[in-house]
Amino acid sequence: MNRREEILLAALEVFAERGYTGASIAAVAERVGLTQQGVLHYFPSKDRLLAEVLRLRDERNLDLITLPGESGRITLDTVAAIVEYNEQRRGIVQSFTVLSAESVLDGHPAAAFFRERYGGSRAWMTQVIRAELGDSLPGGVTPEQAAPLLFAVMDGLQLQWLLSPDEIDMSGLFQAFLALLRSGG
Amino acid sequence: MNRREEILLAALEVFAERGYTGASIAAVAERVGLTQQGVLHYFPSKDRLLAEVLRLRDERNLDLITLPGESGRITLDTVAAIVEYNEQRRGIVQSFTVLSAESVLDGHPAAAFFRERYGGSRAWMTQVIRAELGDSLPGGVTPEQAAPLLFAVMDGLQLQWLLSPDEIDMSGLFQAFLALLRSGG
DNA sequence: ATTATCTATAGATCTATAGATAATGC
DNA sequence: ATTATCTATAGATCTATAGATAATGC
Repeated sequence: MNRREEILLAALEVFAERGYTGASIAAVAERVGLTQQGVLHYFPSKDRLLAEVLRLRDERNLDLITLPGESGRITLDTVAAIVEYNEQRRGIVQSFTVLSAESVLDGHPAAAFFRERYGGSRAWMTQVIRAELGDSLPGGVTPEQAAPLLFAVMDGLQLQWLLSPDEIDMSGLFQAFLALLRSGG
Repeated sequence: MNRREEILLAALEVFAERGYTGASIAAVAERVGLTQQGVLHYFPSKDRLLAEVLRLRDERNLDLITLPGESGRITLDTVAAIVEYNEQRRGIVQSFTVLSAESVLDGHPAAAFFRERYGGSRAWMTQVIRAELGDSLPGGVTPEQAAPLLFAVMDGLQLQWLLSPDEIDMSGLFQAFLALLRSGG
């Protein structure tokens, strides 16, 4: 119905399949039955198209985090549920894996987005971990350390899972990591 | 001296800066003072150039793992030392982060390479962990689970570190993860 | 009037092949 | 003879701009 949104969904698909650098505006256009110039009417450049795709996707993910708990309270189990859900949406996972890695390249248009996203995520995850497990985790690890580790595990597992879905039980392995965090007294 | 090797080093640099998809043979050629066709004399296609870059790089990394211990025995501290060393070679880390993520794309020429590399790495890392920490880790985690988690942590930390080197103490965080693994009785 | 699309097109690239020429090794 | 490079070039793309035309909203 909404052309803009239709284009954003198609763009996410194409980015998932070819990455940002490898994707062409024409491929996105074809998927929604427009010409390349038709797409550029809604998004003035490829950079802007990417920026809006990421913004929309983040919004939707935020819904994911907020909805299931109802209470609005995020716990480690909420995060585990998201990892489990992610096993059902390979395309989304693939697009984020590829786009986030691409964003480390010099002058990439999504660099700021991912830098800020990780910074913010580490901050609230630190809170979640402290609220749930206290100030001191096994091995003398702090919540400030556990937060980036948790996202590292999520991202790293996604990569291995995308390459070998039959070998990698992403959700089970994430639970194993949580078990490590919780293993103290 | 060796033209082939000179080209491989330049190619790794260019891949680190632009990714595989974004890199051009001409950019590699320019860096070694050849024309694009000069490079294609040594490597018949871009795919093959990538394949050989990865092969060479893996060889060098293997030296890294074998040398420092002298005994040939790899331990978790050997791995921690590699993470620390990686903080000194951003370009290499960046190229692997980008290329491995790109490899999950449909029909990417490096897919088999990374799939096999991770499979093999998980196998020997499982052995290393079992030899050092026994069959049962904190939280009931097994060595078979800890191995993919360890590589996930390495890869995920690299991504966050590449985006925010000042915020992320990659080596310290990897040590924190090892502390979690070792925190049992 | 404004919005949605299209055709036409400029201006860059890119990969890869063909074939010439120069240098080196036997 | 073989190896190292180069020029020339085919054949695809790609992004983005300019400007036309059709449809919709006031």
